[in-house]
Amino acid sequence: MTVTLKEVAERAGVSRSAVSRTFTAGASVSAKTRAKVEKAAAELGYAPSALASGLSTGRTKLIGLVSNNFRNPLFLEVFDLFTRAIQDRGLRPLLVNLSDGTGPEDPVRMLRQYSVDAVIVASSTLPAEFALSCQAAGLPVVHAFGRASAQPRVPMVGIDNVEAGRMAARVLQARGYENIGFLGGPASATTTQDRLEGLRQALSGVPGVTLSESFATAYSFDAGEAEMRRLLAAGPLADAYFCGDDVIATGALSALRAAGRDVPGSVGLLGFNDMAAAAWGLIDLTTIRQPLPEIIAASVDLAVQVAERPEQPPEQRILTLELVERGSLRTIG
Amino acid sequence: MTVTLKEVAERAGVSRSAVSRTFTAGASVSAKTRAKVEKAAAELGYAPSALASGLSTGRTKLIGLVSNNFRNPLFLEVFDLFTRAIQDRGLRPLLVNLSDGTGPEDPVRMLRQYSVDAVIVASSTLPAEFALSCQAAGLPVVHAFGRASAQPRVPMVGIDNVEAGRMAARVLQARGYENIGFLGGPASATTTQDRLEGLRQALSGVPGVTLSESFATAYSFDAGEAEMRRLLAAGPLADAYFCGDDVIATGALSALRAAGRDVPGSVGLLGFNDMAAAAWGLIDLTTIRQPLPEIIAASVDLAVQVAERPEQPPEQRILTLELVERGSLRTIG
DNA sequence: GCAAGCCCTGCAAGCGGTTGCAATCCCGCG
DNA sequence: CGCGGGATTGCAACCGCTTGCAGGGCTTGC
Repeated sequence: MTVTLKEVAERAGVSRSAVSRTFTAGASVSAKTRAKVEKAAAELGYAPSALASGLSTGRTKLIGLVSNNFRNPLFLEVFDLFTRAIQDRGLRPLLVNLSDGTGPEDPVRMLRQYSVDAVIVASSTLPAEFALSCQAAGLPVVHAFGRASAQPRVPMVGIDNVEAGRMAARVLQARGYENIGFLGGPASATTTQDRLEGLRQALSGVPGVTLSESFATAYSFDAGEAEMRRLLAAGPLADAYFCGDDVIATGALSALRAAGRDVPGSVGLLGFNDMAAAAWGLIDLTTIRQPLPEIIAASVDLAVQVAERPEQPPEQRILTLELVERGSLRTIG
Repeated sequence: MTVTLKEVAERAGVSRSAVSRTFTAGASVSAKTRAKVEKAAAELGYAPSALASGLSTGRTKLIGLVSNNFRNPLFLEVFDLFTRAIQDRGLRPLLVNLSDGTGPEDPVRMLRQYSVDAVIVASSTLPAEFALSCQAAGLPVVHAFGRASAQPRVPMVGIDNVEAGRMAARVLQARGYENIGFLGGPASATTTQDRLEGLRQALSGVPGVTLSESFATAYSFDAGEAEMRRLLAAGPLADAYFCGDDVIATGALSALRAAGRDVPGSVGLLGFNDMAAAAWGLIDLTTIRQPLPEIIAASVDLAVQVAERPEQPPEQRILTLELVERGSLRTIG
């Protein structure tokens, strides 16, 4: 069923090297030989084995794409963009689902076994530790949606979450909100910590402005809804909440509507990420957008770069955020 | 950086075959040799190269996972389940994003190049043609979410969409709806055709019941919203709509609410799929559930089966649907 | 104590490509 | 027409692992 180099060589009346060379870019083959080979290859339906070539060249064109965010709607967009970006460069994504939260050993071993050219860790909730394990195992790695750092140990592409917090503060202040609430994701997540930090920086000492803090137990609709329900039961709400994530914001919105509170009439909601559903009329969330296409393009760029020159010091690319105006914040102070 | 069989063999003081054998299940190795090899392997951090072993055995443990549904929220769940199911059997998913709708040649060639053990086509909108191309290229294939057929040419796991239409009819009739609307996906999709067919079968000739038909241009929120807007503008609505998909239903819901029409007070909505967001309080969609975990488990099962015995006649597994009661249909006729 | 048989083990030939090296080819030039 | 040199080409070794085959060691039965 499978046709090999040898058969093509025989049919074309040349050596196996000649065939190999016509299929490797930049190798020296005469036009005549190339033509003969291409003809024979086409007739036989030959396609070089990626396994064999990977074995001898050491490059497989396989990119390990690792994530544990298989619940957050944003990540469908992320996977779409990643798989396309990877494919568009002639590479293929080997997907690793880390949801069950076992240690890094198994996945890393398997990525080594398949000799992936690089691995991209796409997750904001996975600890830096995983990427470091890859690195320790000699796998070129880039962390997409990772934590910004002054001294990055792993190549990283993402946003500055502290700045995100500051930005949220500016947005809410500009709308004249004074009692501002933070409805973050899990307090253990660095994204949560950083965004809160930014919010505090920008708000502390501002006269007349208060900041209250609460945390959903996960980046999920249910967790957002539950936390907002708790806040509703606990007492007076803030005027507006900066939510850890659009999906948390959506849960909060659901709880608010169920309690008969109007958004943005009674309380404002500011999301984060700009997932596709945030634009749905039912939800219509004003939110801070992460530049997904840019983050992903940069991650793949960096991954091939790092695959080619692993010894380079880890580069970090921080992309900028953008406010997406919709209907969950009042427009004027 | 990479440690090979040879090095382990030398360190353990045995032949390369011995090492290979201790790593292949069911090979004949004495306990003593095995112990020596395992010790040496552990000390060296050895992991057998999947490439090399794939090259000699002809099996790579790679499963091509092909889809073009990177927009429908349901598919995030699908990918989650597939990747886990595949991983849990010691296989790895090589993801192929077919969104840009080019022909099957390129993807099929690349799947052959990587010698995937089998390919799973996960899509209800991809024509049967793609799976057939795989088959023609000698790749064991199973179509998940495909079209049921009396004479399947490709192994298939999914549901009976005609039965789905009948089921929708039963549900809506039981609620006493008389003017029933079909708000399908694109008329060109076989899923749309089949469900409509079932609806017609069950409703035709029933006294006092009418059926109106309309089609969204895609399985998407925007298309559902646009189509419902059109219906609102066009004249009197049906009493209840069976929607092509939850995301279409959500779009329709959005249009209805925007027009001040209450659901289910003024019009009923019946979705399809039971995507995660259908349970969100804001949406709260009564819907017909596809048994995702079962479909996916069966697909992976079938894929390994087909990889082992490619010559078997194509098997088809049709799973059963289930109504999920929520709040978008009135409860009593 | 001896032969039959079973269990292990190592050898060596692959699996399908790649690539350094040396031989060969072909061109232009004098 | 002969020569120098760059462009092609083929050879053969290798990438890392698997496996049929044959030989050696040991157990078992008589």
